[in-house]
Amino acid sequence: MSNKEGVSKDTRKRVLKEAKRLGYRPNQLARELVTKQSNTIGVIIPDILNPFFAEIAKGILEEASTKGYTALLCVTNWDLELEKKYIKNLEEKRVEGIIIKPCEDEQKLEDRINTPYVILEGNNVNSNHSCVEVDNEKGGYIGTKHLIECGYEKIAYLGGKKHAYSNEKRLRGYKSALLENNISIDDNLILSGEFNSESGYELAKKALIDNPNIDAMFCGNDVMALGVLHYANQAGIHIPEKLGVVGFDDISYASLPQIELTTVYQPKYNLGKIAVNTLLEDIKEGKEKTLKRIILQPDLIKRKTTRKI
Amino acid sequence: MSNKEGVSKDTRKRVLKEAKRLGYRPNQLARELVTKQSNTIGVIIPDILNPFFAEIAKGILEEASTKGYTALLCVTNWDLELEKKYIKNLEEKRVEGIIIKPCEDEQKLEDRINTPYVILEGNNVNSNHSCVEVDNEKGGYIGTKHLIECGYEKIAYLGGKKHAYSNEKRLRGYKSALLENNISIDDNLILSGEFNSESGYELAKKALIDNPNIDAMFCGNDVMALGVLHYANQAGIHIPEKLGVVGFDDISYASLPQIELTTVYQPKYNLGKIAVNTLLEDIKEGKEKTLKRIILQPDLIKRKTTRKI
DNA sequence: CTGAAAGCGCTAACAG
DNA sequence: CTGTTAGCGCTTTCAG
Repeated sequence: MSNKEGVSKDTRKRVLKEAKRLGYRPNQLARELVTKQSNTIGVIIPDILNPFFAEIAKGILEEASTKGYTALLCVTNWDLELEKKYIKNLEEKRVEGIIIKPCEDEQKLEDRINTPYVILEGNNVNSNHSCVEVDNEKGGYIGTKHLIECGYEKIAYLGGKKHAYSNEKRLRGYKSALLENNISIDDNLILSGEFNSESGYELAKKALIDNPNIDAMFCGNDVMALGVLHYANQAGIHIPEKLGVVGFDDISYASLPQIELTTVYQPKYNLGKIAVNTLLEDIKEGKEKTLKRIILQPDLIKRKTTRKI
Repeated sequence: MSNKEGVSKDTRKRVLKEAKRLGYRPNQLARELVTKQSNTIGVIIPDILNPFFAEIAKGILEEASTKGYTALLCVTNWDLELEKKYIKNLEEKRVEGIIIKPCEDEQKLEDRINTPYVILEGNNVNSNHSCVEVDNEKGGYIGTKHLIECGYEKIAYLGGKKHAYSNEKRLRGYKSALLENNISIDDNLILSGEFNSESGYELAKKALIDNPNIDAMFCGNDVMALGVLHYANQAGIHIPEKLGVVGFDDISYASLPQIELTTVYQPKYNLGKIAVNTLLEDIKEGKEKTLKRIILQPDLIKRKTTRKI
């Protein structure tokens, strides 16, 4: 049935015909049990409604399927307990590997995962997994630099959780762009919240009340930027003249004609695709795998929430 | 290990302790093979980037997990061949059932699926599966009726493929609202395209060129409505004064402050959740299952793309 | 080239 | 209550 050699044509034809007549379906479960290859990978992401993760998931699902793998998709809603439960389930299902964007970057994963895994946006210093991400620091840098070039002078940074991996990197890029242009860093202009739009709204409000002379905001991600836009709209602050806004991710919302958000593009679909291929390589290499650290390049997309230069 | 009764406390403790020490993980594959219960369901949807499907998927994934099931998510990109491949894969993985939004509603599924399945938005007349959907006809009706009440007089219908199940239903609702208000149906005002935003853009353009006196558009779904809004924006047509627009689905984009699309709400998350429970019931009932046809109610969400009454 | 036999890791059924 | 045994549907191995 598995189409191997060493079988006469005649027998093959006979068997295949009979199989079809009976509506025979090979039982993968049994096959997996004996070969110890499940041809399945697990995927754990925090939020499928965020178009950023949805597009990564699409890349993962499609690439896995192309490579003959099935993917088990788990959504944690940023709940650490759920994440643990899913990891356990996946391991019991004998997935060959896991692609994960952890709920909390600080949490050590190696103690909890006994399967090869690759992390989306995360550090692999001193640890035993590969990771793939965009160059977040560079992204923070080019976004902020653009704001400076547009002539904005008081640029705030509205980010996610202070110690979240991607947030730290983006913030570092923001700072280096400022310093490079001889703008001193003002800690009052650096705010932390959550990577969601409510937080963007609140942070924008707070920032502008505390520092009315802010004239631009670099946002930790697009969803936050949407919240900022919402607030500006409500408060009657004209964009991009009075306030410049740049986001991060380039989610599909960003290019809507009513939004036209200037943002830092991430190759999301590719990130997913590459994560799969990296994981598959790690699996193939087995114990002696070489850890990979794959960094893709971000790109600035100029739209209408920043002034024309 | 499976925590059954008839074991002395002492032995249980001893075994559990040793299992932990060894880092033992039960092999679900083996368990599934012998019990013939995979505790897995398959999910097939056309597009994970459309927030409509993403939210349904979220409902499905979460409910399945709550019920102790794992879900295998497959995305077809509206490709019938891929759909077939996924169905085959899922059956070989011995999923206990499948939830599917078919690529093409006209295609008979019963010849191709040998597992219990429930259809999202589809007919089950003369067939052997349950289905769950929103009352599409009513949705078409309330959306169109709202347009009439707002004082629009020449209302076009921009829909998806002519014979797509949900499109036909929504169109029927559109017609009945018109007739009820003594507005005759003008076939020139009924256009068909695809359920995507490019198609919305093109259809709006065409409609307005052919019939410049159109003053409102009922759109087959929100994504199309976004395309219509885009065109209106570009053509300098003022919304809602000169053109009223209503969509269908209430995807997350619709409520963005820059969009504020009036639309027909669908309980997407619940649709997914209920699909899982319906499927699980069908599975439990086995051969003598009673076919279910679950119809949820849509709801009109008035925002800013239609005139205030 | 074909057929028979062993065994993957588990559960179910039964005997001790 | 505990230990043993058969067998889920497949692949692999080995003898015919």
